[in-house]
Amino acid sequence: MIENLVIVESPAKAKTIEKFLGKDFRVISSFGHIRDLSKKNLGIDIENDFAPDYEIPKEKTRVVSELRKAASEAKNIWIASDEDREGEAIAWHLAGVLKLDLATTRRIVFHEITKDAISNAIENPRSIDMNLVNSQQARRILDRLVGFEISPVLWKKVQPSLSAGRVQSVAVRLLVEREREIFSFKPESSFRINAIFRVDEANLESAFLRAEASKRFPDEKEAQKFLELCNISKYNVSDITVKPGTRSPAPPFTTSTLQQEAYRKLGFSVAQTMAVAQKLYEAGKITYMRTDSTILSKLALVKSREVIISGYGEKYSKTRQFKTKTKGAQEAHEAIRPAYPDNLTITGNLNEKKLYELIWKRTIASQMADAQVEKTTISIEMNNSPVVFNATGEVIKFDGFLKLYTESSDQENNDEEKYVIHPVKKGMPLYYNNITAAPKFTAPPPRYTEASLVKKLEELGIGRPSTYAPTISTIQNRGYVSREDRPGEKRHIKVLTLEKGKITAISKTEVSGKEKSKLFPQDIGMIVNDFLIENFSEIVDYHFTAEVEEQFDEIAMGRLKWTGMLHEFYVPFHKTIEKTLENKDRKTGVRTLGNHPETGEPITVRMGRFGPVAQIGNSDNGSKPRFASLSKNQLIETITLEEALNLFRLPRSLGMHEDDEMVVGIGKFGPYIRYKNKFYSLKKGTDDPYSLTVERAIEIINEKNESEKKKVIKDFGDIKVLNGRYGPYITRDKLNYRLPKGTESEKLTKEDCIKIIEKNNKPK
DNA sequence: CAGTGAGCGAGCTTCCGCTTGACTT
Repeated sequence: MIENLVIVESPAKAKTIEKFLGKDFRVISSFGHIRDLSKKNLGIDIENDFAPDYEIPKEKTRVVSELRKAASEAKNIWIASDEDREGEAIAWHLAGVLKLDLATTRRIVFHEITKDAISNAIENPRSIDMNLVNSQQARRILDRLVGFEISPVLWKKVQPSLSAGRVQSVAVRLLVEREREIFSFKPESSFRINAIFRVDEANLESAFLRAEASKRFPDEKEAQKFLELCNISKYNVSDITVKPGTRSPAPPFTTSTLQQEAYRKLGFSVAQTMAVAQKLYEAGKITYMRTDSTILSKLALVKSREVIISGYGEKYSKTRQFKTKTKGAQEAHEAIRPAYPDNLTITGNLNEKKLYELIWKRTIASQMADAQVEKTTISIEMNNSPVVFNATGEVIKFDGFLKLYTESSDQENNDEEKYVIHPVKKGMPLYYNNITAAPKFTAPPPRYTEASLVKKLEELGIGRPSTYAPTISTIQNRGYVSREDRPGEKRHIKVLTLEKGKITAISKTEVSGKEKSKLFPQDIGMIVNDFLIENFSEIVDYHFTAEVEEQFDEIAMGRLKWTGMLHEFYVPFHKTIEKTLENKDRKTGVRTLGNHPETGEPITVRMGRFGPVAQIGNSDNGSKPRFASLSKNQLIETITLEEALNLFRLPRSLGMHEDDEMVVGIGKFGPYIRYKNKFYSLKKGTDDPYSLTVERAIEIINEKNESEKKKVIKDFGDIKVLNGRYGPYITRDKLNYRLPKGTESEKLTKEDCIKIIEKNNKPK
């Protein structure tokens, strides 16, 4: 018999708490929810006032039987799930499944894992809050209704296996709308004038100042005219302003801000960040990593202060508590921080170390003093033009938290070069070293990264810390969006430079639109998005979640009946489902691009059975239409007639080579040459299937055959020694075996190989 | 590893939020 049994959600938390509570307490975990709506069917009896049909999922049966066993052996049971809507529901399900008396079940909560917080919780138990539980049931059931009623409509009207949901569909919408903004964006250019001035007329090496003209010029001619004026102008310092300012540190990490910073500073994907953080949490190195709170425990504040004072001195310390600003934050946990702020580094793999260091710096910096800065602006006037040159610079008077950490920004063109402002005085004459005029193009809004999408979703109050990473995975797995790099396009520009009284023009190329690890909507994502906006505009509205959240709050406060709320939502919603099923045609995103220049047949693009397809003609008058798949990076929405026609040029014959035909085409894995029933991939970036020559094709074929010959070191029939990416290895029955270190692969006999295979086969 | 587009029909897919392993390469 155990005196006291405490049930928490996370096993790592259970371990820590058990230490604090002593031998009269046993702490076990439920591993999150233990019961959910039935997986088959809807799991909701709509006729019967939305009665939910809960079941214990298969993967939870073991945990539940362990919980049952522990509960039957305990005298007192304390349910310590998190203090939020989901945690309250977990408590209620636990009470139900473990057959606990609701009236006497002791529900306790704590926000930080310290001895004081836990004993305080034990001294102040309460009962389960049914209003809060009901708001969770409303949330759960609404999500099931939305997901399980709209998805089948998509299967019928768009494509099988698609999905829609309150969170994922809005995430896709954000990406699609941003992509369309980018399509329709027309870059405009104007000439920007940048000058480097010196203080001494004769000495070309004297102190200099970088400044930009207050005016931009629409074209090269105007810019040229201005530079001519610059050449004969006299310059002097007309004004100097010095503005003091402060910069404050960012709050400690939440899940969302950790994902953003780990992406920007470490290049981690959202899922990778969470996996590494999970490891750190399980090892007791950081606090819980799924949180929306920026609050630090008192203990963390005190410890951080000690670390700062001993490391940097008293004046670098400024203890702060940051209020969580996020909409709908439930604050069941602390911010993400080092479990022990005095540990500057940890043991672990490289990524764990990097992420820990990031969390440590962010936490400590948040408790450091503001930085004191001084922003200086120097105006330089011309004697023959109203245009003014401005030089700006920032001097850090006291670094404060900047000593340790600065937050990165999503802005890519961070061309704010920090130039030291040399001491100049009002009225002082200046002389130009050089003045350049270069066209500057306006840029479209940036594409989302995984992390910036999470940021946007959080701002809209959509999704929770535990679902950001899975949502990002879902929309990629469904094929709605894809994470990709794009090389960008070269742009030729002309730069004018005025130097020593002469204006020279140089041509330059710059790359625009280069993308790294960005989210690109795909055709199916755009078609589904448009279908949802046409038919379920309320659900994919950016405010939908915020509006239902308000009602969930009303339910939690006991001011609204949860089944009533669901009824209000469901009746019109279900009517829309039925109307859509009945009246709407299948949506393929079809576009007519025009007519074939020779035959006059119509050319269309649409989503076909196997993906986006272009079609020449139709089957009306007994003629057979021709089909070609769109290639990667082409979208139904933006493909041109010319590009579509091009698709039909492949596969094409390159003619004969040693009595066999060479055919070029684009397959599942990119452009290829088919020759003697073998496939040879074209080199990415260098070879183009439309313009590939016979000579180059033969070269590719020979190259591959050569390297394949080198691949086989020994051939014993069923056993082969091959040369792979990681060096020589043995293969048999499609299984590969590593060679022991120091083996000379050329000298292996068949018997040696069998020995190695048998050794390798031993179970680990 | 390497395109498919005739048409029909059975059986499958799907949500969001809590939590981690148990799998294979």
